[in-house]
Amino acid sequence: MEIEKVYEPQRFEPRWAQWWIDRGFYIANPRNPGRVFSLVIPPPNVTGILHMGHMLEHTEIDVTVRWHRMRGDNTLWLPGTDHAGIATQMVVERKLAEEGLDRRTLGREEFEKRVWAWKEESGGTIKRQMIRLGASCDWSRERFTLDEGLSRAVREVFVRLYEKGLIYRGEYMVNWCPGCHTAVSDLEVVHEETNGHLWHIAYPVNGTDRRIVVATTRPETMLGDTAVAINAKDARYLELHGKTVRLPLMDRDIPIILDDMADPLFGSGAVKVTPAHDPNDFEAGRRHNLPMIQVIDGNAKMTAATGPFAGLDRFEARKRVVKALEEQGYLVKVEPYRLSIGQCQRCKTVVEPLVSKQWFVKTKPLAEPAIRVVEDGRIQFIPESWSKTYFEWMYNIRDWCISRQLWWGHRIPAWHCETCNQVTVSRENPTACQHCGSSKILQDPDVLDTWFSSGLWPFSTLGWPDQTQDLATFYPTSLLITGFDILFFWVARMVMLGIECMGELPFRQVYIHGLVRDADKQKMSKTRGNVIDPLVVTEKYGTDAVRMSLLLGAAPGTDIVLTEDRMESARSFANKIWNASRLIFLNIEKSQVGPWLPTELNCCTPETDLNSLTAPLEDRWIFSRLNRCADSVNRAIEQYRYHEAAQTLWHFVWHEFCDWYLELKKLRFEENSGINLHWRNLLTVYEMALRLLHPVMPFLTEELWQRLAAGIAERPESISIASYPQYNLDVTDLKAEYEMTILQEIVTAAREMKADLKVDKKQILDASLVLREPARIVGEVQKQAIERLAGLKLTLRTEPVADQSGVVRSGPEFDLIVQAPAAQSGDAQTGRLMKQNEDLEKVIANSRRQLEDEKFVGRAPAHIINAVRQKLADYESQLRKNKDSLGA
RNA sequence: GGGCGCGUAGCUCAGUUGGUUAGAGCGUUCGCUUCACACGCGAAAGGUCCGGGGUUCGAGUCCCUGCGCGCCCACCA
Repeated sequence: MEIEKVYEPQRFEPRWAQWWIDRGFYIANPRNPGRVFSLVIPPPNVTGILHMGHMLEHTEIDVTVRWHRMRGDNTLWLPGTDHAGIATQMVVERKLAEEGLDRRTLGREEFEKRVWAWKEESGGTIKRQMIRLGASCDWSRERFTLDEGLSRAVREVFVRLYEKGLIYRGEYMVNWCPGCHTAVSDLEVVHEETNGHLWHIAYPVNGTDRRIVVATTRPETMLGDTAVAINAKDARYLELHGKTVRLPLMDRDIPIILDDMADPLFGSGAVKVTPAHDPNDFEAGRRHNLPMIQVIDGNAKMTAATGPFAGLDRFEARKRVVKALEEQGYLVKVEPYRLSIGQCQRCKTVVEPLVSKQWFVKTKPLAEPAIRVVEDGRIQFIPESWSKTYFEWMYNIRDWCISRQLWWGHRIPAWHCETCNQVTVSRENPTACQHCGSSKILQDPDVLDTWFSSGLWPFSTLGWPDQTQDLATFYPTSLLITGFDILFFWVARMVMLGIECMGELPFRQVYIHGLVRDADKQKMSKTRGNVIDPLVVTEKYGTDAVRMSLLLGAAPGTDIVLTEDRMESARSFANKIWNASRLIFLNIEKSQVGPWLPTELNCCTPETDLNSLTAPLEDRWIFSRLNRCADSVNRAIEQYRYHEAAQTLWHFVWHEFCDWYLELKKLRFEENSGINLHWRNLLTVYEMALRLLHPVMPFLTEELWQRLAAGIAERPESISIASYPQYNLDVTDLKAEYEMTILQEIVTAAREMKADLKVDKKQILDASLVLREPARIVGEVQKQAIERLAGLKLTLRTEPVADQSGVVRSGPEFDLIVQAPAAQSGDAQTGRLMKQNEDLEKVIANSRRQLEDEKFVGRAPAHIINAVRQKLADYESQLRKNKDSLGA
């Protein structure tokens, strides 16, 4: 069994990723029950691009999936739409490899050209492969030629909702993006606080000498004003009701109306009404039957209706309008004003509220059952607090504009009749208008919001609307892991559409993970340019290290800050495991231990009888600790407490297995050969530790496990399908843990003293050790181990011996007196004891006060009181001893 | 304007239902090239748990309040 001196993840990670993929249980097939969806952060030469914001998600999903697979749970997991990108990448990378090409040398443009070309020639092969790989169906750059199954599902849902009156078409105010030339939903508009102005404009009231002053942040829209509103309770203007004002610049007469939208406390109390360019005004316009005058068009240019301003850009028009108003004496004042302006999520253009004909989903009836399933716990959010955000949105939900004027996407299955102007909505492409029979019909040019089809994902991928076996098996599914940034976009809509179309919720648990942020706590995003490129860091530190560092920070409900520091220390951890393995493998060879794996793969059970008196302490101890570790890791992953799992494993492997267990076992290597009790126990713990670690660090553990298992016929093919170690209560050994703690305390005390005395660690000092019951056995059995680990020559005594040249360290269980070289007994030692005494006196005073407090003794539970008493006694004896040694 | 969350060691954060002298990683200081590992080993220093009240025998943890910070939602001119 050989192992390279240097830990190089780059050498084996790509190999295992490919190996898993080839065997099909790595990225699983949703159409094959019994397999699970699973994706990891793949190492650099297997896949290409990953969005940083989702690295954490991939890691958490993969950990969970591996864990479940190793436990033998047959569960379907639901990957998000973003997995589509990775799955595509994987297919494409493989295709590239087949042709002997490398994406990195190919260049982006050439690369994308090829992807499209393959799509063309394969007639959808890539798409189908993506579906097979568990990818999203949202692959729709060409019009009309989407995956057939999905198109069917989309049409089916559209037609159903339309027939139930839940989809309607109407002229409404939508957010129009002049950059993308499409309507966008409310959710796709991002608001940003900016410094603007509030312009106060005077409108002369016809037939009087009064003027009404209105305020606006968008003066150019005044060209389209069709009324001025005042509040019925506002005495200042009431007498003007029914009169008209002369609209400056346009010289139109517009009425003064009464409407609650005018807030008497804001500005002048009167408000201009522009029904074509403001959602509020639009509603007011409907209430009062006002004409709508569109003054800005889809390109954000002023329309012909604006006379001299026609053709100007809206911002240029603003300047000109203000100037004209000023020149003509209508501008009363200008004040600075904070306002939030809406921008298009995609292109950052300031959106323009425009009136146009769009398709909408009536959301209230869909939201009600979606609220109920969360209220009564049928869908559970983790962390729980997200349900409140979900409710907040659901209760205030507004109709969803689903039509988009883009050139890609699912086309809306509606046909307009040129003859009778009616609409035909149909599952199949119709040849004639269903109202008048005319064949002069044209399909609606709009496509659907991409989230409309994404919302069908839980069942459209399983063959719906056909009643397939997959659908029966996997709907509803168990878990959705996703980020809160798409809680409304995707999660909420899957719930609504799932309940509506399937009559049942799509999943039971929604685990919301944090966002990945950079060292300055900024959300990582491509536009900010602060992305840590996963390709670079996985290449540099190894995929396992990146996963580990992500998981260590992944406390539920909190965002994680990802820095290279963290990855570096995670790589150190991987390297530590590598080197511990090296130690084991080298000694296996030296001791001529043949290939050996533990036979019991379910529980953390030792193969040898640890109850016998000759059973080594380190074995009894490590199995006890291994079980606690297994217990804690299992529970942590089950509850999505990934950081806890990662930390537990880190501590167990490094600070228990490596620091103490292997150090103790080293002492046994020289005296042993062949497979014996020591080797069996060591290899069992090692192998189980690898399995425990596997979901977190799959590549490293697979690599080491395969080497360990080489030459053994009867075994699982891969560690990723070996069983996951479970807690075995019988192996917990409190006595061993106690004894080991004493041993550790003695060794630590000795090292501490030597460090204080500035004695070289290697220098062997004489020392005497006094152990009190029940710790006495540790001295008798572990004398040699203590001597070797601490660098002492030990004399066991039953009573302390006063010795001028020694330094003493005392605990409740033992006294350790080390003979110091004459010149070096010391100040450091004295200083340490003095400081310790100070602390002790403080806690002794605290404990005494507590015990003297009648209320405490009267009301606190007995075990707490006893614990305090015991502590007090320990502190006091410790203090006494410290004082003795200081006095001596 | 409404909602959510955060404030713990120099830095980044853990701390599950209140109960030992509040933990980890990084960084810092000291000592070591020991034959698995310097991506290492051994040791150390470092914290009025944001301030102020309250509940309790007992609060980093629960309640109120003040300050500071972040995020999400919202058509108020």
